[in-house]
Parts: sequence; C-alpha cells; structure tokens
Amino acid sequence: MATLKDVAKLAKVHPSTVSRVLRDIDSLSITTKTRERILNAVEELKYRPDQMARALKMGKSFSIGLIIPDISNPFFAELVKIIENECTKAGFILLVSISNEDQEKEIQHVNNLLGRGIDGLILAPVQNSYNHILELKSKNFPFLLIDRYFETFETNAIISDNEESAFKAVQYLVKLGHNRIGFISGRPEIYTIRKRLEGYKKALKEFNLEDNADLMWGAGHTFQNGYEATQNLLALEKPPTALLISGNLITLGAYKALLEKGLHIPNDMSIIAFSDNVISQYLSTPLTTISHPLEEMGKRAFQLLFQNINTEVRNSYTKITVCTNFIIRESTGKRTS
Amino acid sequence: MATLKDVAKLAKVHPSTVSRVLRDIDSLSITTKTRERILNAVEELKYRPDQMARALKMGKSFSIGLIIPDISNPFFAELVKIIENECTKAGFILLVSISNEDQEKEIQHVNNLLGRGIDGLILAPVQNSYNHILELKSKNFPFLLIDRYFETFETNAIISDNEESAFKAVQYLVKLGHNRIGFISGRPEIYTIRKRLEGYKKALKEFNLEDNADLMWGAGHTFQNGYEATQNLLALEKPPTALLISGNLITLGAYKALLEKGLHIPNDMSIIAFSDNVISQYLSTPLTTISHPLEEMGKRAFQLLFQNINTEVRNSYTKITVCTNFIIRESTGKRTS
DNA sequence: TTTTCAAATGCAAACGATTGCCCCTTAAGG
DNA sequence: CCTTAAGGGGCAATCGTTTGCATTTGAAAA
Repeated sequence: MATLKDVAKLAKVHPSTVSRVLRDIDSLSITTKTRERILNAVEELKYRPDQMARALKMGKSFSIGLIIPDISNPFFAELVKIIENECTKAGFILLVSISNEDQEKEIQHVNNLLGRGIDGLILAPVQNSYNHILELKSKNFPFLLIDRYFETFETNAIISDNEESAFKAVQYLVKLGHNRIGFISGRPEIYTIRKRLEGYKKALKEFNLEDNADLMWGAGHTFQNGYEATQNLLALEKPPTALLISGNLITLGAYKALLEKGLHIPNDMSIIAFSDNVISQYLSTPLTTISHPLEEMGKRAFQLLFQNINTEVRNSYTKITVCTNFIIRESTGKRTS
Repeated sequence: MATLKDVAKLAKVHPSTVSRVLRDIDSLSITTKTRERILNAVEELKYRPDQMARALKMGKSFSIGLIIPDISNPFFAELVKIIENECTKAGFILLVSISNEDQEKEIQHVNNLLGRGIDGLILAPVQNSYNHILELKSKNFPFLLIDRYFETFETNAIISDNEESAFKAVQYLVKLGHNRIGFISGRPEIYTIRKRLEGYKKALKEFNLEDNADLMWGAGHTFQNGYEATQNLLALEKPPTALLISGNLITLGAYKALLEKGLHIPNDMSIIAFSDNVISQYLSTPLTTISHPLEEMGKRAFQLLFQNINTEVRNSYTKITVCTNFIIRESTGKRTS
C-alpha cells in the first residue's frame, strides 16, 4: 500500500503538500503544475489515504455505529439499509452491531464502538438498563435513540406515535363492533410496547370497554411467543374477537395459531398488526397494519446525528415523532359473534 | 477520553508498561503490584484503548468488511446476523456495506473499506464486472466470496450446490407428473441463478422434457419482476404446470400473480422456491422450498476468512460448497391438467 | 559486601496522516 | 535595481499505541 510519503517522493514534493492537494479542495495556494504532478503520482501508485491514520490525527473517524436488537426483523433490516445509504452518501461508514435483545451485549457493543472511535451512534436500546446511555449523555457524545425511548431522561430520538396509533387501531375495531380486543406484544419494558399498551388502554377507557388483564399478553418477541399467546387468548372463556399485535414474528405466530384452530380471519377474528412489511400483504389474508415511515425515520436519524456530530455545543435535545399510517386490508371486519 | 499516558501517569509507570499489562495476558514479566496499580488506574479513568491508534501501529484493525447486495432479502439479513455474531465473538467489528445490486456502488464500497484498513472482506458480488476482485486477488488481500462465485478464476468462497438442488427440484416435479416446468429468476449474470438454470436444463434433458426458452424468465429481483414473469408464463398458449422460482421477492410476486388469476396452488400450479425463510411456511399455501444452511455458511465464512487473515502465506484457495435442504410443504402436488 | 544476571521497567522510534508555522520564491510597485 | 508581500511549499510536531532494545532493579550467589 502506497503512503503519502511514497506519493510525495514520486511527485518530488513534501508529504504535506500532497495532503493539502488531496484535502483542500480548490485550495488556491498550489500550482496547477505541482497539483497535476501529485495527482498523477496518486493515480500511478493507486494511493488511498489510510483512514486509520487520518482518524487518529483528526480525532474523527467518519464512521458511525448502529446497534439494533434484531436484524431478522424487517423493520430493523430496512432501517439498516436506509441508514447505510445515508452514511455512504455522506462519506461515513456504518459499523453495525446486533444486540439480539441482550442488554449485556448492547453494553459491550457500545463500549467496543466507542473504542473504535466512532463519531456518533444510533441505538435502538434493549431497555433493560440505561446507565451506559446516561454515560454517553454525560460525555456529551453524539448519539440518538431510534424507535425506542426512555421517558425518564431526555435524549435525541426518532420515534413513532405508538400511543396514538394504538388508540386509533382500537377505535377502528370498536367501530366495527368489537368489544373484546386482545393485545399481544413483546416485552413491556420496551418503550414502543409500553406506549402502545397505553394507547390501547386509553381507548378501552374512552369507549367504555373492560380493561381486562387476561386480554393482554406480553413476553418475548419470537414466533413461538405469538403462537402461545394466541392459544392462551383463544382458551379464555370469552375469547376476544379482535387482536392488536406487535412484532413481526409474533404476528406470524398468532396468525398460525388462528389458522390451526380453523378460525377465519376476519370473520372469526380481526387482527391488526403493528408494523407493516412485505409479508403483511401476501399472507392468505392480507393484514390490516400500522405502517412506519421507515425511509423518513432512517433519513432523519442520520441527519440529526450528523448535525449533532458537527456542532460544537450540544445543549439541547431533539425528539422527533413521526406519524404512522393505518393501512386497512382484509384482516379486519365487523364483529360476527 | 483517557489515554495510555494518563493511565501511566496515574499508576506512576511508563506507558509502555501499561500497554504490556493490557496486552500480554499473563505476561510473567510484570510484578503483581504494578499490574494491580495499573489495572486500578485503568478502572479509575475508565480507560479504553484507542483502536485507531492501535490499528495504525499494528497494521491491522480487527475489523472486517461485508458487502451484500440487498439487506431486505432475509437470506442476506440472516447472513449479516450470523457473521456479525462471529465477528463479535472473535473481537472483530463488522463494517456492513450494501451494494443494492449496483456494480459501481460495490466497487466504491470495496475501495472505501480497503481504505478503512479492514483486515478482510466478505463479499456477495453483483457480478457485472470483476476487475476489482482480481485486484484484491493480486494484492493477496484476505477475502472471500459468499453465495456467488466467478467461474473464470479461483477465489476463496462459500457457496451452495445450486445446480444439484435445481436438478433435484425438477426431478421431484417430474415425479409428480409435471412436464412443463417454468423457471423464474433474477439476473442470469449471477452465479447462483446461472447454476440453477444449468441444473434445471440438465434435468430437462435427463427427463426428456422440452428445453423451451419461453418457460424461462430472468430479469430483476423485485416483486414486480416476479409478478410480471408469472403473468407472461400464464399467458402462454401452453402455460407450465409448475414453477421453479429464485428470489424471495420474486417468489412473492409470482405468488400474487397466481392468486390473482384465481389459480389454486398446487392444484393448478405447483411451485418450488429457492431459499427458505420464515414467510415460506406462513403463506396461505406453505411453500415447498430449497433451504440454505445459513448458520453454517455464515460461520464457515468467518472461519475461513479469519484463517486467511492469520496466515502469512496465501497460496491456495478454498471453495466450500454447502448442501441445501429440500423442504416439501404444500405448494407442490401432482399434475392435474 | 561485592558480583551477577534475570526480571521488571523505561526509552524512543515508529505507524501514516494533518496542520500551524516559517521560509523561499517571484513578480509587482517604487 | 531594490523593496515588499503574497503565494507556493517545506518542516516538524503530533495523534495514541506498540515494541525492540537499553537500562535499572533486586535478590541470589560468591
């Protein structure tokens, strides 16, 4: 690998000059002749600056970290795609780490990434603890939370209107005549889940429905979790006639449980899924879903972080709440029983 | 951020000693007393070594690059997950780049990653060109191809037995009585597609079926592509009674086209999808698929690369072909028409 | 009390780039 | 022809580690 020195030698100039030519775009203070000589040398030696060295010297690495809990989840996969794209466009590189919903792993990843000299971090936290996040805050390190948020302290964040969309979903079901509506989700420690639950409960109250804990199941985020939760709900004396389901895999699990019982969707059971993906529309019964503006979330996330990286004084926090879309397909219908 | 020097000062030793304590695990040549003093200082200052500086000095960054064409594809998303996990376990960090099936982007990403000082690269190439890959070869840079392969030159690679599995799929369909079998796929420049096509054709010959170009559609890898290809096939005078489909989105597109026409799967049309994912089993008709051992592919990929990174002499290439599984579900049945 | 030689630690030169500062051209103005 | 200043480019320190080598230390041997 050619270094600055090699180029300098070949172009018969000092390394610093080469550096300047390469950095100071349009720098006036260099003759066209020497500039050309240098550029040729660069070309000839196929010189590529060592980003490690640059990073060391400049104190910034032009890289950002992204920690997500689960890349099998199309929601996060799509987010990675969009953020990666933004990064590349801006000349940054993306270091992707996956916590797999494991708090310890997340903490390790944060430390690891910090040691790697990332300039900023985007994090969808596991939310079993948050000391490591407070630490980022107190260090004044540029970072933001995405999708999930801590209500006990301020940070930069991009989230969606979970509460409102849950409320609207229930409202819609109520309009269709449902009055026993189940709620299936992942861990309730997670912000998104908690807010959705709040929206759900608020709606129950608003529409004078019974706030029955039996109808609410929160646990893991696996297919199996959704499957079992649904079985449990169906085993109730008075099972619900509609379900509000969070989580891609959970939804599929629920879906399977319903089909296995020979239930028809939506005749026997209406379902609304939180988060939309390509699958939603191609199940035997296309799902009514709440869809997230992923493109917007990803882009604004990068923008916000970028902005944060490039400001000297960080003395405010920005929390952006994006609006979801309610997509009505065929998995919701009037109550029949 | 505390540096080695800070720690050294606090522990009243020389930076080099600190470095040694931190690196030379169990190094005998350091007193327990000083070691403890240093470790305490490290603790107190929350010192974390600057990986940039280390990378610069040591000439290796403990990071590897991964370039995939499409992270929306569960196949690649899953691969990212597994490889990321292996990396983390080995103390490496993963730099993920996405080419989006764009050759130019891939080349840029390779250059970018190389400049970032990655120690190795895992690449699922776009395969519209390969000079950049030959360059990696000639530089003797540690890298391997995954899923896709160039038959014109040797490299390290992890691939699956595309040809054989296509052959078997056709064989299975023939056994079920089908004799007009369609083939829908993405770009035929891609190794996987080409090999599957070869297997398909080989089987046609073997079983004395007509090798009819009208039955083969290869184009993009989008949902729309699959949808249209299927419509085209259905518009034939003598449409096929079975389909072999490559690509997750293409499969869904085809699926939709079939349903829209009111065709029953498998009664009116049998389908076999290349690559299995969580969706395959939860469509209204669970799909018969060819499933890839992703876990194995990912793990072996990292192992192979790791090995390659850590050997001085690289004078051989390893090409690992993993076997797929044929999973029979409900989308294939006897020919009825 | 010396001598001796490991063992324990310090020294300083890298790694490859950036950048403030300074020096040398060179051409215009006097 | 000399002065002057700005433009062009060189010098060297520095970023935080690592590591070969030099040096000190201390305890055992003489």
